[in-house]
Amino acid sequence: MRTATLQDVAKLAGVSTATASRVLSGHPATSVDARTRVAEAATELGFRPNAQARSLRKARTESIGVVVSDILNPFFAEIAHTAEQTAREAGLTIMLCNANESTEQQDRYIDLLLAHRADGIVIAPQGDGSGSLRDVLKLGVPLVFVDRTVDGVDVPSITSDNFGGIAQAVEHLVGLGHRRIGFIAGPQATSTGRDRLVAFRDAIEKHGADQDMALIYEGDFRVSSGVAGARHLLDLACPPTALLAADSLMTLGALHVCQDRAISIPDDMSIVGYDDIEAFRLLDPPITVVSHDPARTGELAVELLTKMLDGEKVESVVLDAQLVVRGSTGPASLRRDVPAPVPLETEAPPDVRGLPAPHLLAHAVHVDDVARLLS
Amino acid sequence: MRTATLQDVAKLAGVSTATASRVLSGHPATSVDARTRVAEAATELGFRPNAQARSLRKARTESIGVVVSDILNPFFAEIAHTAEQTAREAGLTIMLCNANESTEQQDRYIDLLLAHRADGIVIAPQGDGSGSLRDVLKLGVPLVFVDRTVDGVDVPSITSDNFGGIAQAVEHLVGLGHRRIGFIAGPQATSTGRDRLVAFRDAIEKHGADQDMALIYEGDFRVSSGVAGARHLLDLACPPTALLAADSLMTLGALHVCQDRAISIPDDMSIVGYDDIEAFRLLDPPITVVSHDPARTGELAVELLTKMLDGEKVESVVLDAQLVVRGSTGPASLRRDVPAPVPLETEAPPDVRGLPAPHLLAHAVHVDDVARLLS
DNA sequence: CTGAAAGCGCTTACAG
DNA sequence: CTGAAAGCGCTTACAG
Repeated sequence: MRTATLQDVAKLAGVSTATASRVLSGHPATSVDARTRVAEAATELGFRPNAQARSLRKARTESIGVVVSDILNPFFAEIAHTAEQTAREAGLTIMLCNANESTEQQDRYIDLLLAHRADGIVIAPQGDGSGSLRDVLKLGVPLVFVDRTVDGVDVPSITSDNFGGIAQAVEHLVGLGHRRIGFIAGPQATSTGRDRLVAFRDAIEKHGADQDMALIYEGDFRVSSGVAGARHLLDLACPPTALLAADSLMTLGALHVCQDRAISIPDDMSIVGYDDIEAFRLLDPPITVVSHDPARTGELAVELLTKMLDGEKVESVVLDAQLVVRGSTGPASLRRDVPAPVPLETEAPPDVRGLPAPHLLAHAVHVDDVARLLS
Repeated sequence: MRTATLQDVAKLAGVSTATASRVLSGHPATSVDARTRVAEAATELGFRPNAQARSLRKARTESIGVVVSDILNPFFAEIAHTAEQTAREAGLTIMLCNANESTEQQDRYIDLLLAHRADGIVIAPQGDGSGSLRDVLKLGVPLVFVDRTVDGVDVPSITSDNFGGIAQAVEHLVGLGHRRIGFIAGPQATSTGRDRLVAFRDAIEKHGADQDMALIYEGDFRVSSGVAGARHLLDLACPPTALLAADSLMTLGALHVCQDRAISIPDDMSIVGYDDIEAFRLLDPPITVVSHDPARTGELAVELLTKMLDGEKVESVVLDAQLVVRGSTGPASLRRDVPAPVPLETEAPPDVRGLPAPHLLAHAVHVDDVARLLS
């Protein structure tokens, strides 16, 4: 069955296509008579306006593109989800694209969105802003960055405080006596990958922890690189006592490695993740993470974009990131059956020697409880 | 900057729009001269064909709709991901829509896809096939069901063996001595929700386990209903010794409750989940699940659809589902000394995002340890 | 191989 | 309030 056209409706209603169009699009200048007849005809024919034809004629397509970097990453799935909700409430259609952490695929999707004349684009960008991203700007298509930005490209964005988040994580670990902290960094082709790495190095330096470059591994925000990174770091001649990963998937990868190697968390190794996902709270021990707000991020991004579409001036937003301390971080293990860490020439490591070793600590707690129970 | 049109290109190249169009769309009947001049003009102007105009003129839009029921559900995120990969390889654009487990939103998105004249639709359907789904069929738009089906609607589908999966799970639990098995079912508005429930009841009956209807709770495939379901079941006067949940999110919810109440898995309670997600392998103990293959599901669905678009005959596919036994299932507990259920009104607020109540957890652990220490 | 022309299904000044 | 007509940017028989 061919879908009915405006002409079919007009003919059945006995009016011109102009009138039919006005009725159907809610134009005020229509008679009651026309309205009822056109409405009847439309329902009878099951009329569905052709969106292609409409947007060819009109300036706007009422659709926006949302390009996430990896839909399998719960953080971006949630951004996609709230972005979609927000867009729908604003009467906008979303074309959801998954760049799959590939600049090439990102460019393909941008081309597609431009071909479809999306009114605007929300993107978690990748790369240096050459490729198709440049065309978007040249064409003046409204653009909003989410989570990430591109150096030297001035575009409104919703990001979060990567520096603060990492700084808190490192401070927490150093406070627990960790001197050698392994960092599974994100891809340096992303701003979050870069920012978190810089933040890490800054914090490490500031706190006088071990600046050994071998403690830094560049991953790609996927589980497999978390696995590779953790293996690399654990296999170092002088391995770290704590691991910090720059996103949730790499954190999961690192946890897999610890599980495989029967490394006890936090007794043998402290773990800090980035991005709080459901499962982190359920793990035993639950994972200490740097948490920020993907739901709010996706929502704000679309709100920013709709404002831009309406010609309003907008400001970038930097959301909070904060450390949520759970059970996966503990005092740096003293019973390291590995070579002792190289002492720093500058300052002595914080004195954790006054504290009981973790297994003793755990024991002590039990003894306390036994005492309490028996009393 | 206005984006260049075919006419601009034609004018600059000194040819007709017809010739320009032929060159740009790779039509063979073009001279070398025309080809080079049009190509040059196109790149110089940064020409991007208007997809709306093209598909208005052509029969096909080269785009398909993919409607998943919840993009936050890792199972559907993976279906979306592979569907997108497969479509891209076939030169098709995907419009990804998130029905958010709502029939109303599903219908909105179907309307949208029809308005945009999608060539075909892949959908994880909901409801009874009234609403917009009926229009899709009436219009003859190629349709493929993924994961779910609709009763009485004859549409090619990629599903998995719900009956076999549930049967294996129940058999496993019964084999471990469980007689009272709690089931957190999926929404009965979905075929998977219904099929898994029927399969559960069949298996329970077959194995002579307890058919108490109070052991069945209808959830909605989301975390929060897993929480509610687990609480309901654990609060029964005679609670189950094992819990089976019909999807991964409700399983996570049930796990949250066990964690909050310091219920030891599998000693106090065996848990079987449905859909294998990354985190299930990392939990301690790792979760026994019914596993099927979302990646293959998404891939096959798009392959089926592209065949239909090419006018080929297609057959539905039922993929395997199999039980993966891990540590979360064990012998039915004989020492049913689980603390009496806390009355609902005094229970911790139902905030699954909050931290588990550590004192509860600590208490149970200590009791165990005390027992061990004293023995 | 090429161009003039029709047309895809709408919307919207323009004139009444 | 209404209709005739132009036009959005393409593609494609049709005739040459």
